[in-house]
Amino acid sequence: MNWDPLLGTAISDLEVDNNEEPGHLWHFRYPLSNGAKTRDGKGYLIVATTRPETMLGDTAVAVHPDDERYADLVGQTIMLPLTDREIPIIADTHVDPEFGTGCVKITPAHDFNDNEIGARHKLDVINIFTASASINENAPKAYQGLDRFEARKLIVDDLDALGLLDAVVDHRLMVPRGDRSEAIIEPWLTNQWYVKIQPLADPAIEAVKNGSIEFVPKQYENLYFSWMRNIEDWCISRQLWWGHRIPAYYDEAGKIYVAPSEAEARTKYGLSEAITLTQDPDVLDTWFSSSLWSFATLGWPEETEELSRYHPTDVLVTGHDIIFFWVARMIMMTLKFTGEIPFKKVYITGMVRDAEGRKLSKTKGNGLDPLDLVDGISLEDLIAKRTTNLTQPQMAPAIEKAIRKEFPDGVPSYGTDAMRFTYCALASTGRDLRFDLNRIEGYRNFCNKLWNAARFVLMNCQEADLEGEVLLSLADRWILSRSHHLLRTSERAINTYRFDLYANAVYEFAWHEYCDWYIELTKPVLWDEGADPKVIRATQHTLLSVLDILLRAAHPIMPFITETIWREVAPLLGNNHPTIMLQPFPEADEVLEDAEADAAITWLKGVVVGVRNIRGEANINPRQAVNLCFQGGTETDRQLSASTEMLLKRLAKIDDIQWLDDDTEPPPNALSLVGDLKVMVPLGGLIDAEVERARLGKEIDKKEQELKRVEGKLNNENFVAKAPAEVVARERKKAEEASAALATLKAQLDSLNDL
RNA sequence: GGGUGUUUAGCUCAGUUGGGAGAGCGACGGCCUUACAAGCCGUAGGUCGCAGGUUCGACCCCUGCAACACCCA
Repeated sequence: MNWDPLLGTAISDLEVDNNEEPGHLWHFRYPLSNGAKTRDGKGYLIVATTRPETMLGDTAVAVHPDDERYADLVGQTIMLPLTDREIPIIADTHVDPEFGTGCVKITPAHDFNDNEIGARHKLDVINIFTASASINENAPKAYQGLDRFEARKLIVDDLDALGLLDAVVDHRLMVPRGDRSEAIIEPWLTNQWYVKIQPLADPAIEAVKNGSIEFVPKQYENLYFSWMRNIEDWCISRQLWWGHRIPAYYDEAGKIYVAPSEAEARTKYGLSEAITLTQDPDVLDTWFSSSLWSFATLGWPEETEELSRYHPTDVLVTGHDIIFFWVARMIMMTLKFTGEIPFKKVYITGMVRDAEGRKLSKTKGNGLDPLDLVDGISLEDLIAKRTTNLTQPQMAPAIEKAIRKEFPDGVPSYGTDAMRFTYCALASTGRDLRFDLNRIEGYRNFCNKLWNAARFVLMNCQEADLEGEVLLSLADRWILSRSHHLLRTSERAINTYRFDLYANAVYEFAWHEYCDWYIELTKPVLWDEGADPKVIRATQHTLLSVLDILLRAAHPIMPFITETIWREVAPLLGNNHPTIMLQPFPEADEVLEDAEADAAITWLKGVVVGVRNIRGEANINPRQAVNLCFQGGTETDRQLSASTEMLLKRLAKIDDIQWLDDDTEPPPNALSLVGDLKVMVPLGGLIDAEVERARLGKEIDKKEQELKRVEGKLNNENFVAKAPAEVVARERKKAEEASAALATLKAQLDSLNDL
């Protein structure tokens, strides 16, 4: 098994990290016995090894059975240098004749492959290491007591002195290291407890295959299957002082009795008190104990109420690196002992990495403590934190330098809500979450935005009398409709474990619909002393109730701010419950879709953005009011302009709106199109005709490109013939609109040129 | 060597049955407009890794290649 000589314990395959490291390949001459010669007349074979010290435990040299170079030497023997051992030359198909000389030294006690070969050929197994990987008494006296690396050096020197060192070449090799100690792991022969895994693995594979357990994202099921199908027996004993002690007892003759306690062992096996029993001093792998977690925590093996009620549970949330260690083993053990699956879904999160995409590690000193993001940390404290208890203390100066560069001012305090929201927003389906302070800063700002929006709402609704008749405005109906959309989107995102999309939906709605538009749309109503009380009341009620929905929808990912605000908002809506935590998550059915209101506000936004665009490009001071002319358009445009006139005037800072008949010549103006409707700002000294020509030119370019693309499609006979009718109709409409717009824009440019 | 994943704007990333390329941050220009300058308004920026194929039509489906990452040997 795998032995960690530093920690002095056995470990499982999973706890060994294999990584390529630079090393050497030593070529040794092993002299043939009895004067035998190779085909090319040499009295020795050359074997290559990356671990010279293990030669003390060699019990054979192997060649490939089809390798003609050595065919006549198989069955002969070699005098193993530095020892007085004569070892056989054997043939085994495992040997790669292409690698090195095609001769391999076989050390059954200290290499997994060699051990299998040794078993096939019934070779001696000579253990040359102590538990701390020093040379033991099975080796020649000269080497006994030496550490494995000291022994390596001495053995190479001694062989060199004997003229048996043929060559040393640089070589990259896979080095197994313990995942806790980082010590090089030794394959070592000891008695350990194993779990026979195949009978457990088969039903566990089936449970995922038949969909009883699902992984999210789905592709992790492949990882699970590939490991489970090649699974090996599990070494579960550990020579550590922590953990559950192995429930095995030995009598003086070494006979084994397994039971939960010594007393039960005596009962179970009918042993008298006269027989002395000694419990195995080893403990169970912590992952073995963890694999019992799902049911053991609920009182198993008792038939508790908790067990029947909460088992199996719904979702396990964990990282992909834990699938083998814990998830797979929990599934196996739970099926074995309860006959039930432990959970229905396994949600695999991405792994958090630093801004450069590196894995967080103590060694690298790039760990991100969530509390430091919440509370903030000074540069000096951060350096101190990241450079203490390093496994490689010599890295400290480099780590400090990197920290000073990445966080010159330390980490500011972002608060819990910003941190939670950020991790949620980063939780897409990718395997890595690259953590970037810029993201959390943005979400901190979002928290602040929500806070300020709430201040506005409370400021305008605290004194409100919400009892009485209400008359919902278009804006009210629109934001209610948009909250319906928010809730639909959130519901879908949460059901599919797309927490990033959920966070995004909340952010988008709160900032770009509720704050940017709805709050602005309420101002003309709230601040108009002559407004209908029914309309004011409706506005106040909508402000509050949509905020209430938003707070409940956002609460799981920004708990503190939503709680604080909600406690002020809810009483105004007649809800005197003490906490948002016990409020229902909002259902989409709480608010209705409203296509008419959606269309009206979309139209309004189009006009406002058009005017703002003109103002922005012409650098008109935001406080400078402008006049507006409408021309063309449809009856709907006229109705909408009438019903939204007050809103329009405020949002775009407009003094006066005038409708021109189609045959009226408009004054020189800057033009924006909303469908067929011409939205015109008279130049009137505010706008430079040159600037306006440039702006129009850009618009014309855009439209021409669009028209070209759409017409290209429509001119393709195959497209018209084969694409669905509705797609073709849509493209036709687009082409018509684009060419109409283009004509208007070009005429406009001409009229400006005539000035 | 086998397997999986990634490659979209300067950066970090969305893109839900194939039909108008998006967000945040950053950049640029203008604003201290009675919730918010941690803010508001506007603008610019992409041959969707490369090469083929399927299709009327490909960021999306198929094949090959490249780079990077991870898992296993």
